[in-house]
Amino acid sequence: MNIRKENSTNNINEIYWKENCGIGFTLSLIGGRWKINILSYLLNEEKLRYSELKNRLIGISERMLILKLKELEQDKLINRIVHPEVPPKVEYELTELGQSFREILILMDKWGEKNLKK
Amino acid sequence: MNIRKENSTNNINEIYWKENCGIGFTLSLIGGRWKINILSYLLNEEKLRYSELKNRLIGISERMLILKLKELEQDKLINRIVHPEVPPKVEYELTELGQSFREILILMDKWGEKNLKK
DNA sequence: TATGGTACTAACAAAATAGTACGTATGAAT
DNA sequence: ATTCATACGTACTATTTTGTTAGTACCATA
Repeated sequence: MNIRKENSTNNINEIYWKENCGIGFTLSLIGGRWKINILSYLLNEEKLRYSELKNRLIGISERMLILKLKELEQDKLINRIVHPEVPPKVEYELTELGQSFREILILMDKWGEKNLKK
Repeated sequence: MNIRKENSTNNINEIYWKENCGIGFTLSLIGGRWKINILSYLLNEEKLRYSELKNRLIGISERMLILKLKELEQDKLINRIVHPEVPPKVEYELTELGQSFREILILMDKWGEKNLKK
């Protein structure tokens, strides 16, 4: 899905920090442009359809949305719920693991809101 | 220092989320491969020289270290203290703003340590 | 038969981030 | 005169991330 050069310095570094440092591991799951926003919306609204996420994540391309949803699913932070209907209906929700980010997300949001508008 | 295309979608998106969302703002300051580790070491050890940071941040290149230190300095998260000596001695420490990340860093570390080794 | 809405996929291209290799200044010690 | 340590700077390249465009499948409805 996302091809990485196995033995690039970049990749080696990422793996090292992921495996040897809590913060590194955490950041590897929620870093990047969109993931944390996805988690945040799901935290507030419980369950959202693909299209609903797309509307909330202003500026995101479909490719990015799918990509990030897949990564989050692989990392067991969200569940994908398919309703066998036409037109298709797919919903996303946080797993328990995903929910366990709550505190961190809230803190990050608070910190940001406070320091953003100073 | 870091040339960004002003009107790339990427840049526009980053700015949008930085300005309109606490989490987006927070992540813009501490996201990426190294920043949060730098902050974390400075949190634990108060004041560190350039070379001390370099030794702790396993795998980092000098270019990246300088780059990230500069960005952190620009964002007012760290202070750069120059001792006019030869050979040079430069120390880095957290500003008050930088220190205010303490809770977030601790939470992220805890979360990571817990879920890393499951 | 044509159109529409939803949730995608895949090929490609642009942009951004990260890494490599080498160079600089200073004065102290050899 | 040469070497050394420290904290950088710069040009270049590789890698990764992000965005663009143009599709697909499904069945329901007009």
